[in-house]
Amino acid sequence: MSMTSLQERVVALFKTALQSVAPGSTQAVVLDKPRQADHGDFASTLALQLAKSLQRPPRELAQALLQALPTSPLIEKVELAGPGFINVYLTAAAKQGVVHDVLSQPQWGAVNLGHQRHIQVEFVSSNPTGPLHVGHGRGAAFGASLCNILAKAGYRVQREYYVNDAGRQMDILALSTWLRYLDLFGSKIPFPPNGYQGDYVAAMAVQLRAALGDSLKRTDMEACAGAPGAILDAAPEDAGAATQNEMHMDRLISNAKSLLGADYAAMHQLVLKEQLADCRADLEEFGVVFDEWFSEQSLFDSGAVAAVVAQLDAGGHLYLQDGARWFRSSAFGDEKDRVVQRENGLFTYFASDIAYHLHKFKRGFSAIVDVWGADHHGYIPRVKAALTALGQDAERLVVPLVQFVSLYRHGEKAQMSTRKGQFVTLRELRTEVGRDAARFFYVLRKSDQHLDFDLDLALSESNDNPVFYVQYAHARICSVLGKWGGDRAVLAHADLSSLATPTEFALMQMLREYPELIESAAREYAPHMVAFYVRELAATLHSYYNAEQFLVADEALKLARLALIAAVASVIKDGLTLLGVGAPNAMHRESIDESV
RNA sequence: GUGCCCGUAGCUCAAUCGGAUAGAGCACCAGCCUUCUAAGCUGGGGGUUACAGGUUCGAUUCCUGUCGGGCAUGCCA
Repeated sequence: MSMTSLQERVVALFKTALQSVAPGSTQAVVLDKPRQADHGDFASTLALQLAKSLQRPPRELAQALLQALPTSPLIEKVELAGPGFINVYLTAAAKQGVVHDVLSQPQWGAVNLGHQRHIQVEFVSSNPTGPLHVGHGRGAAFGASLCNILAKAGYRVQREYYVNDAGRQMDILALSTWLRYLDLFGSKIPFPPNGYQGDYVAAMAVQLRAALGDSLKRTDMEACAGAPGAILDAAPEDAGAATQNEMHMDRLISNAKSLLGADYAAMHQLVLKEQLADCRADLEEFGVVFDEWFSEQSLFDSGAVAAVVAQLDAGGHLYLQDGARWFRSSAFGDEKDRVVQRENGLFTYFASDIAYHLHKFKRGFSAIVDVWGADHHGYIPRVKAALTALGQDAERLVVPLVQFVSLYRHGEKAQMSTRKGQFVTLRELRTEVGRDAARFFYVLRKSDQHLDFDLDLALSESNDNPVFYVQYAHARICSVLGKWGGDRAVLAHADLSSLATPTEFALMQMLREYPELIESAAREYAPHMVAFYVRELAATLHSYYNAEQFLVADEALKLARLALIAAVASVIKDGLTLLGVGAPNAMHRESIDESV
């Protein structure tokens, strides 16, 4: 059996016809999949596309192409339709062959879009300052599914998490933990409103005390020395209060650093390690694993950040203004210039991000994919500007954006704030609705669309979760094959000529299109296409299940039908696996009810 | 103000490179279990694809404008 797809073989026939009608033509030959069954299995718009350049009526061209098309055992008939469409009808045998293909090729659907090139996908990359929430979950589900799809499309994929362990946010977390620690010894310091207020901070304070005893204890007066004091009940729009609170926080942090010395670093390390371990475990339980956890701090430690700034400076891309060092990003398409080194001498997050991306590019990937939250979209031009200034091909960087998740509870939108600890965590979501439902739900809409996550629906173990529908289709097939009890290896050689109902042809067509679906989903970074595909395949299977009996007396018909549904089960399982969703062999309503 | 994204059935969303009569789910209405799992199936009503122009054989798709929504617009990360 040739690995060349049915579609490619038909395209070859059209190319022959094209050279006969228009010798030397470079017109690309592409076949469409008609939406309507009575428009055939494939449709060509070749004549419509050629009409203008050849100065001939499209229908006349279509007639010529039709007559020049070589005869083939694949083709039942060819028709001219409408303004110049050419509709191709395949023979039953050509359509039935896909069942053998699926059953004999465990990797059915794999394509060679990537040519085994290396590609890196960075995703999640949440600040390790607290538990992942349901918004991060979407990035995790999207990124992990995308990686699986890219791998099936012939790429070698490296999954990376960028750890922002170097910034002020980590200091705020460490300081927040210290304040909770001091609380344990009777401190009366009011907790600042811009600190991290989640319960996990207090839990880390207890750990801190267990690890280091009272060695970090200081008086309230020492801890707050020189701080302006926090404004606890400031309105959100009060800019003056916000500024004072930030100044207060900065003073508390610098106090802690000078009071604790080396112990501050130890505390910083402890909270970082704790948060990373929690994050990693959370993601692993979600079926999301990374090959590399890349430390931002390591870029400072190795001197890479200073080096990349020096390189930009040497290239004449930097200038000094108001005491800060600016990158002339507006010269490379950004809307304004950006600071890389602050007035106080510290490098900005942007500076380390430039170093990070340069490091990525030097690692030799054919493409770099950054999965970002859509709120970061304005950040893309400056990163690409920096890469261009450094002599890199910024086109190698692709940034799919994932829109935020809006939570709805009791019909009302729930506000989320990591700082205030008012959020639903990914872990809570997984616990309530299960990994499968959460993974599937997340990729059931395009990533650049807002996702309204109805907690009441998701938390209610409702049957509305479409994942059950797909899993049920798989389980039904397993049930039938189990009842049959025969050797499945026999099915790969079954005579398929008795498969002839419209539903059977619909199923075979969907199986045939699976490789094209993988290629499209990979090219467009669109895991939702896989989710929609498996749902539709399941729907067709359910329809088939209700319309026909599989375990019939006619042995040839029985084996043909079993071969078909076995192939369907294989593809459903493959698609669900790409999305990180399980494909159980059995589902029982009773067991669900008992688990509630 | 400026930039990016979005606007499709009552609701939530699809729609291949610009293709033929814009599709699913939920909700609503009417049916299907003596049969391999009814977490299922069959049928039905539902649309000026926000609006107005333009490009062409053909526009939900591309371009311009208007209206509406989201995000961004830090020497935060």
